[in-house]
Amino acid sequence: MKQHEDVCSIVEELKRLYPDGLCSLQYPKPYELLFAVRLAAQCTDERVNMVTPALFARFPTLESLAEADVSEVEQYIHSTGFFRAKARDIVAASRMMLEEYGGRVPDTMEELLKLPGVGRKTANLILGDVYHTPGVVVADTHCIRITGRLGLTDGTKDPVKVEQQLRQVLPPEESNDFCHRMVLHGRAVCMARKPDCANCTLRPWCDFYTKS
DNA sequence: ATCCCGAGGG
DNA sequence: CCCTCTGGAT
Repeated sequence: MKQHEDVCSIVEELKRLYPDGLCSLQYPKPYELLFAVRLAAQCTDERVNMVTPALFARFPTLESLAEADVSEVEQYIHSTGFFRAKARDIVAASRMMLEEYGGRVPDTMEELLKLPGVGRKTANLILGDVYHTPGVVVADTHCIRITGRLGLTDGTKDPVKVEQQLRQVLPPEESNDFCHRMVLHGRAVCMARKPDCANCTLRPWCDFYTKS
């Protein structure tokens, strides 16, 4: 599929392109990051960052979110889309974290997935960014698309398969940052509709460019 | 019409 | 595997 040397070149070039600013969703409290990621479903991070300041000012603690009126939460997050499900999940997950996890965000995939509205993508992001778990792969839409184009995966869109395939080629201590760089690269250069290959320095190692 | 750092349910 | 949930941007 892909030579180890090529993978290293891709990893190093991405580090050069995106040395820092690894996550555009940055929140002081783990549960705030969790809910920001939930809100980011089918919505840009930019828009999420527009609604969260007011939301977390109105509901400044996990307890206040657990007791919140769902319809009031809906108003704060309306513009992020899917607002009914998201609001319901935020309140329900707050209650579960208080009642079953001592008011903390869980640190295992199994427990994270029990929280309403938390799927693999959100769980992996928490495991990587909050708990710094080695070998975490966040297979979101950008990661799946770009690694598929590069040829780091076989082109599958199944997130679990992408996770597995990337874990086999990426150094465990690099995988989380690599995924964040996929997001940055996906927004700036390797867009879904019209990838800007002319301005992409990953060209030498990219199947999508080389074979088209 | 298609996409945005998805998740849940059938 | 499929579908639905939803608003906003391009």
